[in-house]
Amino acid sequence: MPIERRPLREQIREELMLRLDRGDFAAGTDINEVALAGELGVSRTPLREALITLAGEGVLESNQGRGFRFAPVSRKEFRELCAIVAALEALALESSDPAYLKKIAPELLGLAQDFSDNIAERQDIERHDDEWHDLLLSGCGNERLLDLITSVKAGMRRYAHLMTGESTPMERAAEEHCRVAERLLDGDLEGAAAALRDNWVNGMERMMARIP
Amino acid sequence: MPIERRPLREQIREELMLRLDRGDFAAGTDINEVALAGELGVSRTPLREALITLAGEGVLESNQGRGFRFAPVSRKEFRELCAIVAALEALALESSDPAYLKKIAPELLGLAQDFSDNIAERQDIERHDDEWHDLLLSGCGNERLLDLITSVKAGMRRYAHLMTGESTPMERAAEEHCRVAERLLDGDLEGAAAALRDNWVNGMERMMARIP
DNA sequence: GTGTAATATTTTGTATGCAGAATTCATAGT
DNA sequence: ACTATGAATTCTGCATACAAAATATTACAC
Repeated sequence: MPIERRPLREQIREELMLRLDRGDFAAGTDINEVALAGELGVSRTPLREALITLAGEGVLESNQGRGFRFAPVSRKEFRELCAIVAALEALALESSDPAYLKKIAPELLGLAQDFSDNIAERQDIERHDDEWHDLLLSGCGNERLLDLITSVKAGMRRYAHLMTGESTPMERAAEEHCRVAERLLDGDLEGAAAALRDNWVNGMERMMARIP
Repeated sequence: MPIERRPLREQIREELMLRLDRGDFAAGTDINEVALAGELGVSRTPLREALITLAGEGVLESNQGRGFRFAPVSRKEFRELCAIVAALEALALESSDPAYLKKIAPELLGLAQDFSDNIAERQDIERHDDEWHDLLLSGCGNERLLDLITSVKAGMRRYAHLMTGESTPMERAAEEHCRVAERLLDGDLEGAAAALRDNWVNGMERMMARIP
């Protein structure tokens, strides 16, 4: 059995993202390195390494002498991030193998449909949505692009917990997912990419109201 | 006078990128932390922090227990990076203020023209090219996008020194820059973005021959 | 009571120290 | 000669230590 042998900084980063998803940290919160390191049971060194990584992804900010803090949220930044991910996911889709996309299209359609049926917890919805997008991009051979998308999405997770448990806007999202899948079934890559971009733009507008 | 007061890790990162541009490090070279730290006159701690940042940008790779090394180059990765930057710069252009673009279009055209006239050193050419693209995107309000472009371009610098001092392909690049500027003069944003994408795709193909 | 200067405390940024993994080198066996 | 094995060495990953910057607290003048 291959025992887990991974740098602490990565495990720490993962744990911090988990806590961020749980809503443990409010945006703008300063991070106390000694306190957090003690809480996690590690030293400051790998913790700081994780913090630097997260700062590179835009999850944290760092100011000289003042350490790290969770970057504050803003409508402007959210709009910016959505535009970026929309473009990147569209690119990933367009540079995927059309045959493969046609093959997974039914599955994508199915997922999108029982997406609108089941009204679940917020976190379940998010997970479902993430998995759908992951499957959609699973045929893209551009590894750097996929990494980049993951990284940018990490920066967006700060906005996830602002989406409180209303399910109505999700039905719209499910419709949009269906539209993407349908275009793929038709072999219309361009159209699918456009629908995907729309999905992000609309998703953005759905969220905008909830951001201060 | 405001004396420079900036984290060491940033200064180190900058210095390393400078050395990378000078071609001091071959792709695939392992980094010896104590040696490099001694050479730079700093301790391993801020050096490692800089290395982690660079790894996040794709300039370096890190393997558990084996430290950092300059990521090897490949046609595949270069193609991937070009596709990404093309999409991102096009997005930046499309989300710029059209009026502003029209205003700077003459300057862009001028720069592109005396670009083809002066046959200079490789590094001068690169700097000129970089400045042209910077000016082109200077009207984009999406700060996250600009940061991201900078970051991805950092990963591409590993390929820069492969471009030895032949000037012929640069004339093609200058032509393409002119075309972008001309479209902007006409107020044709879509066309300019398309021409910009072409510039990246063509630039990629010009480079492909020189990569092992 | 409020504002300010001096001091104490906290917290970050950097340096150093240490344990263990990875690599190298040497030696023995075939 | 070549491979295998094990010791010696090198180097990373993490922990701890220290110095300087930032923040909080106190004392005091007005």
